[in-house]
Amino acid sequence: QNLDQLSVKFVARIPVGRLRLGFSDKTILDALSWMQTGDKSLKPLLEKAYQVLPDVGLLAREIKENGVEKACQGIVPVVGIPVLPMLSQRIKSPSEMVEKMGEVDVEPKLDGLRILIHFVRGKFVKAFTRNLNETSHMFPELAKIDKFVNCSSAIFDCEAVGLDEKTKMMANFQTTMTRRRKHDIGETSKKVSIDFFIFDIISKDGKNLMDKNYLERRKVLEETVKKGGPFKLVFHEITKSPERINKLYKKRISEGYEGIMVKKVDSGYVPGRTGWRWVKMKQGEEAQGKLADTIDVVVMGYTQGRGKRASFGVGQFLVGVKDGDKIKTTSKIGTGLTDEEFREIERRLKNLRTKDKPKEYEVRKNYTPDFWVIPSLIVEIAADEITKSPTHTAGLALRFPRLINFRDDKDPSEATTLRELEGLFDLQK
DNA sequence: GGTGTCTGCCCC
DNA sequence: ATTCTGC
DNA sequence: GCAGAATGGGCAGACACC
Repeated sequence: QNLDQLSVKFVARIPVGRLRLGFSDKTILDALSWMQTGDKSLKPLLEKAYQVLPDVGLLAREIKENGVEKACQGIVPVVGIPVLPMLSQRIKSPSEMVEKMGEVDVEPKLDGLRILIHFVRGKFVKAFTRNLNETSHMFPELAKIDKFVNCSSAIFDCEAVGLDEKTKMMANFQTTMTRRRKHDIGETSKKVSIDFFIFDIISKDGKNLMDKNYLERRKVLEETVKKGGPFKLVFHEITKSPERINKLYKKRISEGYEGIMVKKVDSGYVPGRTGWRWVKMKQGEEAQGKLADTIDVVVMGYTQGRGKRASFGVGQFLVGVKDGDKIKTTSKIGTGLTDEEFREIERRLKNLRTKDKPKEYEVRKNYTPDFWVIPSLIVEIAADEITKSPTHTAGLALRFPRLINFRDDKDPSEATTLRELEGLFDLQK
């Protein structure tokens, strides 16, 4: 009662978990530059330091004590302190890859957890995720790394993938995720053991390798990791032929991999997603995002949206497939629409609103939308994969779903059926 | 002690 | 993760 | 081209409820 309107807005966001400060670590980097020079001129230097010491508090202390130049130049990766991982972008075609990167190294893309391993012989071995969270406890397998590497210390970059106990095949992502836990690790690790597929090394025996090119790092890697344990090198092939890239891509897809990673041979380890150094190619890319198994689903309801989407009146919408007389949910769609398409779908859906859930809808409680709509609008949806779902009433869900198009030419009776979706699911294996 | 629901500087 | 948009 | 901000499924955990 004692707060003014603006204060109420921000105080109310705390209990509902929606408070944002409105600035990120990047803004702090700007501020540190301003502190010294009154402009942003030192930002590139600060960003480079931040990549290997991504803690603005520690960074600020270093700078206060030693000045930006001295502090930043002395910063190299330290085993035990997480480094921001190098990330990949997408490129539409292999020819564009070669155009932008020249000679490249092609690796399979594995569907697991990105892990950076920090190892100091006799002292510790730690694991950090992409977001710099320490997850060492998840991987008791790491304890024996000292037997499988030739070094006194190192930082490795790898993908951790589960191994199915019975089939000895690589587990799917959902199974690998069961290892992301803090209780009963011992028990779970017997059911799902982990292999670490290593593809990079950024520090060895106290030497910083981030500025070495990829092939040099790869060479060091081959001299460092011994065969036989759960630590395996990701296989690779060097090429500058777009045709070869395409062929490898198709081969890896047929072998069950998620796709390929294509890496510029002549490139250091540059954290973040900037530049054309690492590129990914996943299923559907070769068809240029076209009809790589899209489905036509019924829009069942929608939510009001937050932030920018609140102005459109739609944040996300619930979609389902036909199963006899019933309509069962298979996904929510929250991306793939332009601003104009959001306005368009709001105009349509508001006319279809109905107070109560239509009788033919089967929806788990947690998917209850802000507004129900009667079955009328059909939309075309793409996804990377169909998965078994514990929560969607169709029993199947979509991984990375996005809108492709409105299907005004179709009515609900022509929507994809559950049977058809199950057919597509079986086809994946 | 079970079940259901919600959350995560979560993982993808 | 995917996608779109303002810069 | 980049950074930021919308949003997805689904796992283990935490907690509320019965």
